[in-house]
Amino acid sequence: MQMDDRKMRILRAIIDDYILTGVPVGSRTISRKYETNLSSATIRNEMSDLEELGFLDQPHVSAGRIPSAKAYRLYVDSLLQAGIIPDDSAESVLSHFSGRVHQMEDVIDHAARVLSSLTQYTAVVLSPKGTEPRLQTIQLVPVSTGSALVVIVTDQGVIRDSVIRISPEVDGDTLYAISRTLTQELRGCTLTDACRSLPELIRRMEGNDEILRGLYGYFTEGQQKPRIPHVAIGGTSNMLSYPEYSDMDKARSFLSLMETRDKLADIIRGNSELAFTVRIGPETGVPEMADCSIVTATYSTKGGQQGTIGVIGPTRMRYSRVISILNMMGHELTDMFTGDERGSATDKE
Amino acid sequence: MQMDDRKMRILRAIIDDYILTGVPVGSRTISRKYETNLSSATIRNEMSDLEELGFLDQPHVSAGRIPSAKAYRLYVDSLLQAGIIPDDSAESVLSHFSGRVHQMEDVIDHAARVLSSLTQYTAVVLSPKGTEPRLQTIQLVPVSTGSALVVIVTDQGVIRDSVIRISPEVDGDTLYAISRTLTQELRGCTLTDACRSLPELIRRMEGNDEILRGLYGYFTEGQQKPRIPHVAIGGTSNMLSYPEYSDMDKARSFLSLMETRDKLADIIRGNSELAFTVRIGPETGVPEMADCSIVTATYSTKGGQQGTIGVIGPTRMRYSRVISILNMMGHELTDMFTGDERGSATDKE
DNA sequence: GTTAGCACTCGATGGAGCTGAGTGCTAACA
DNA sequence: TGTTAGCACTCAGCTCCATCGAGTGCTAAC
Repeated sequence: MQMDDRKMRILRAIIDDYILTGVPVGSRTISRKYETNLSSATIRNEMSDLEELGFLDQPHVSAGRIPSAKAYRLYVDSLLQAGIIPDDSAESVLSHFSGRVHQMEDVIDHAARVLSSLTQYTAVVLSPKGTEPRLQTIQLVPVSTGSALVVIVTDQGVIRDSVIRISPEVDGDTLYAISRTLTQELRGCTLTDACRSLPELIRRMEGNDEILRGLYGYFTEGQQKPRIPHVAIGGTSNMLSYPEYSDMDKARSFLSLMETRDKLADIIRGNSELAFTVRIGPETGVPEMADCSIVTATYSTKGGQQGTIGVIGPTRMRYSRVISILNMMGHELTDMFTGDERGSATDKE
Repeated sequence: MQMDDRKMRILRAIIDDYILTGVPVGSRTISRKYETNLSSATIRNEMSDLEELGFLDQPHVSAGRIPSAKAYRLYVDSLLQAGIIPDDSAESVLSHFSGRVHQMEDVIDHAARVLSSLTQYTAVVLSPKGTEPRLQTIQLVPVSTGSALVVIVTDQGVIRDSVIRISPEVDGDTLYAISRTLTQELRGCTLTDACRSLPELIRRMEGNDEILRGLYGYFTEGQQKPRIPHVAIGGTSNMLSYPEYSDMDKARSFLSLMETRDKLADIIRGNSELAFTVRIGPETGVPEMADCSIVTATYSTKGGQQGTIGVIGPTRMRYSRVISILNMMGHELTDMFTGDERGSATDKE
């Protein structure tokens, strides 16, 4: 036995209905709402076939059918194959970014909030991560006597800053001079390179040993502990609205997973570089998410880095809508970060 | 009728037991576990009195008694009056900060996590907020042709940064010169003052109009939209462990409250300047927290700013433990931020 | 003032019975 | 051969009801 067109139509109807209602779908429902020219008995036969093919599950014998992960997979694949159909209600993504936003982290937080409120699921937005950034400018700014702020500008516009301890007698002008030299010497290097050249530099610039040594420590440390990417989460409470999570223990384990940002980041980022990912139930590989699906998309920045946006919802997610919204949001963010004139994220007019 | 010593003891026993178990406490329980030389009947009489005095509630006639908000208030007041008794298990706060931590935000995030895992409740940590900061250094760092990063150092060590647009032909040295002048002119001013003096400055420093105007826009904007304080939350999922929140709707409204950081910050900060606050149930003034209590403490930084740390739990909270932990954590953070030599938060060795 | 005893209340628990949605199967029909 | 009507069967969910037990309030005796 194999799939034919009618089976496919019926399966689709079952999935659509189940996504909408969340209750097992019976043969009569399909016969009345979707395939009006077929009797429920016929549908029953077809459903029985679909179950045998592994597309449908039956919670218990006298209940309707629910789609299996395999069914969702088929459904989503056919959706993606058909191309992303813009969801009318997703249009409003655009308007959400009309206000001025400045810092990248603000944009990311905002995006997570918008994404969750549009989808009514839980949204996660990860800051971009890409090739190792190259130094562009290094500047030491006096903070108080004895300490200075290190500002590092890279080609990716990523700015890392931290305070280092310096000898109290160094004044602002000296710091500037050092900054100039450093910038000249290290421009274009990666952090790894910089670590390698620093001992050499330190030898050459005698007298300012102390500052440079502090800097050296800063670099090496920053290297082994790469700045954890910013993770913004929105709408965790949305998850509790779905009967799938009316079980407290499940809800709690889900929520505590949401709290461990780094783990979450790994899960969302996954291991693929694809523009779109849909992982359904067990495909997520996370036990806590056995009946969740994760849909992700990417956005990119000027520096060619890839950021990830994702939506986590129950397996009976409104995939087409979520995919469409993620798609728009991804484009929106990309536009924003590749900085066409009306405002790259870290820019301000 | 009024309170006497025995009534007080019994009330205390009831509260202790209720905090421990979460189920209404009956007279026999008290008679057996706490006041073994009194019969349950006697306890019943006393309980009846305590109910009349407004210290106990009865969910229904054939259930035990539960403490009222008034009872908790009395309980907490007597706890505070007796001084903060260090809880042995709270000792471990100290060890949690042994690792090196650098950025203030990291410390705050970390504190929230530690606080929630120690108390098993939900923890909130607010970044310090104090008197208006005074400018100390202003530095413009070139980012790419056409844009520069503004680094502002204030007496409170707070560093705000944002990218402004500049004319493409301005080079690093010019930027440094401008930075020097600005620092000289504006050192010691508040942001408000700076806004007032800027037009004057702009007139004097012709030729660099464009940069300064961008800066002016930056200052005024930063002023009307004060940088929202950093809010770290830990252990939201802990709340679901308590039967008080087994009702999904309640849980959801609580969680979505946790998601709106600014609202939450207002609630936690409250309107008092006290070192310790305990707000019980209705005292919180937040409907979603009708059966929560909020315990807060403060910590301070070198600049004399006050930050707030808080724990949110069910009204039947382990007050003495929470207060003791908050107390230690407050001291710990204060030590850290007032920067005794082994490491103020934004410092690095 | 304290206690023993007793009647009473009422939530929780669990079983019996009913209902209705849904299935699988069979036989008849086009 | 595919479709349909009909029927017996299953089973979750609901209501009804009885029982249980934790706890109370009251009274009378110590």
